[in-house]
Amino acid sequence: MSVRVLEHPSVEEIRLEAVLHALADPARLEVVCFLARTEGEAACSEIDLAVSKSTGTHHYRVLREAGVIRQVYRGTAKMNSLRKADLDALFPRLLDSVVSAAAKRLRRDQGTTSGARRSRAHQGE
Amino acid sequence: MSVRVLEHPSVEEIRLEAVLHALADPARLEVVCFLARTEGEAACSEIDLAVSKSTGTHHYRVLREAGVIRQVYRGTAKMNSLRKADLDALFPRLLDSVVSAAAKRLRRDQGTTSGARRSRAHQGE
DNA sequence: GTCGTAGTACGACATTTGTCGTAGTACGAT
DNA sequence: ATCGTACTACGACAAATGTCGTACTACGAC
Repeated sequence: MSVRVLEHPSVEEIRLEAVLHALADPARLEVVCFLARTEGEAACSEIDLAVSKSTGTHHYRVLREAGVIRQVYRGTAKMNSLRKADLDALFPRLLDSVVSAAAKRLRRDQGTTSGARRSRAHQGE
Repeated sequence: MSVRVLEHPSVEEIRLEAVLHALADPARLEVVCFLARTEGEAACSEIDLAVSKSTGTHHYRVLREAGVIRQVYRGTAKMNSLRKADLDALFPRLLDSVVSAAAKRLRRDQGTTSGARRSRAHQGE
């Protein structure tokens, strides 16, 4: 059986710069905010990014390799969850401050961003 | 009179992604940590980065344009300071968490990376 | 004025990054 | 086995990024 195991960095391998870089992209930040909101697992297909699927895969990989999210296969789906405990242990309050700042900003300039179509529930909080 | 005024983003113009991106570089993170430690102004030449002067200028500009630092000319020197109040107002606890995480990390692997040395000509050719 | 120091501007370059489409694999359902 | 869904791998590409050296400007000191 193809176990389909995904490589994740251990806690010691998580690097601050990589985490910051992973968070410094709009699409990835959206994923992180979504996961922070749901506080559980979400399939890639649940999070409606304004990019193609290949690009989405790329962003999920960046997040996983930076240690920001954990990914497991479940059936045909790939479930994502925040590595909140790990990140909090390494960088206390970092994730919270980024997520709440992003949420605040999203609330403020909803509609200002032209172009990309986003749908999905940014308001359910 | 050479006015030599430097452009800074206003508080409203500071974007979270830009700040995160600015912080996601080792040289720039070092600058930020230095400024956080000194809690005042520091000339570019006071912070010994392991890059050339032109590259240093580039990094300082990235930090300034992201809204992370403020730069003013004073004589021949260019003084840098953290925009801590502005950043704290926009992204509460973000700067603190990043700086303390970086400080912790620096403390941990001090010695593996022998200090900032420059003066390296290009190798090989 | 000249000189040295601090930093800049510019062009060049290699690398990384974000983006996509196409072709493919893994799985569940039929 | 066949089909559809979910996601991946790969190659391609443009744009951004980090790096440098050289030539330059701004300022203070002499």
